[in-house]
Amino acid sequence: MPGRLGRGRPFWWHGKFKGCGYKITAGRDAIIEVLSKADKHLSAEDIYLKVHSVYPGVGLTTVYRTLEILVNVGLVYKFDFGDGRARYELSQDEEGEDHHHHLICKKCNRVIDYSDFIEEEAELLNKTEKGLSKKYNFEITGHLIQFYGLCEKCANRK
Amino acid sequence: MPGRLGRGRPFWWHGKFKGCGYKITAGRDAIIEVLSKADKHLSAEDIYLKVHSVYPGVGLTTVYRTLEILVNVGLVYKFDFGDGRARYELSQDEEGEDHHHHLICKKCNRVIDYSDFIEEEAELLNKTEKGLSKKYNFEITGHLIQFYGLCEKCANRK
DNA sequence: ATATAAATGGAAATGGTTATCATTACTATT
DNA sequence: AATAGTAATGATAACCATTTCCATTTATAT
Repeated sequence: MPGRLGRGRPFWWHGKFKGCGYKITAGRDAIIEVLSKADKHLSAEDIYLKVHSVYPGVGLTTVYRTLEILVNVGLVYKFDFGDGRARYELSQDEEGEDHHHHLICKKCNRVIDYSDFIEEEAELLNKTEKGLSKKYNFEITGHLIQFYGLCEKCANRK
Repeated sequence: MPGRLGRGRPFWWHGKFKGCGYKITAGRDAIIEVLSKADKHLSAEDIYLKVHSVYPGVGLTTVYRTLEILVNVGLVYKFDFGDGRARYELSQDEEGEDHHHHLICKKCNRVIDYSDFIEEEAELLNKTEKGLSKKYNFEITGHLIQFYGLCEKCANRK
């Protein structure tokens, strides 16, 4: 009952996985495979359906459990776009870039990714994080920035 | 069956409410009263319990419905701190200030409000919003910034 | 090959939020 | 004041993403 899981590629995540005491299984491979290939903003069910179609032995529960681990380990980011289900993205793409910035349409829930203005953002965020860390004795490990509004279609339709 | 609802104060929200075609009711008054008095980060159930203790005629359903309206009208912000329940805050305090910035502890889910570094943030956000609006034809109406990490207690305990 | 603890999946439970619907209350108009 | 018309309400049930449970299977180190 194997599932042709993108053989031959460097399974870069195995190290981190084992390092944290987790086992490598076909299901987990398949889930990370889907995340690294597929479009962005996948929900747990999206991932389940994709994985399941190739490897029917994987259940929804395992998808949730694996995603939780991946988020804890830092390989995956979990987002809430306000439509009642969580979305998951690999934290780094193949080039090691780390762009997860979203414009969210409040009307149709469309999500647009952007990768502009990141440098200035990063600069400000760094400065802010340092200041906040010190003042509140808070060890900052991450942040979230999202913009809300109306996408082109919805703005015109109104 | 009245409920002593902070009489005599300027019910500034009535205007916006009526302007949008909504009616003023005792329950809605009570809900906004709770929001404007109480500590921050209240969940729908928190609000329900507080309102209900003073004015038992108000049900949980009405709390949810009223909050939805308040969010749509812009009087209230809805937040997700990752613990499975939404939190609500009046969008402006009594001085008309509009500070809704949070540090969220990933371990104990404690939320710290901060109001430092807001000026720089606002400046950057304005610049970024303008750029994004133009490039993506996206009408930006709001944004969200949150920092995640470990609060003092949890960082030490580890 | 074997032992051991971790991983799994299916079904059931959970829990915040929403939909339904018959009843009630607000508001403007007589 | 009485009425009509419409929005608001609350109790209950439905919803649905996510978790929990538990008996079985599997990965991994030895």
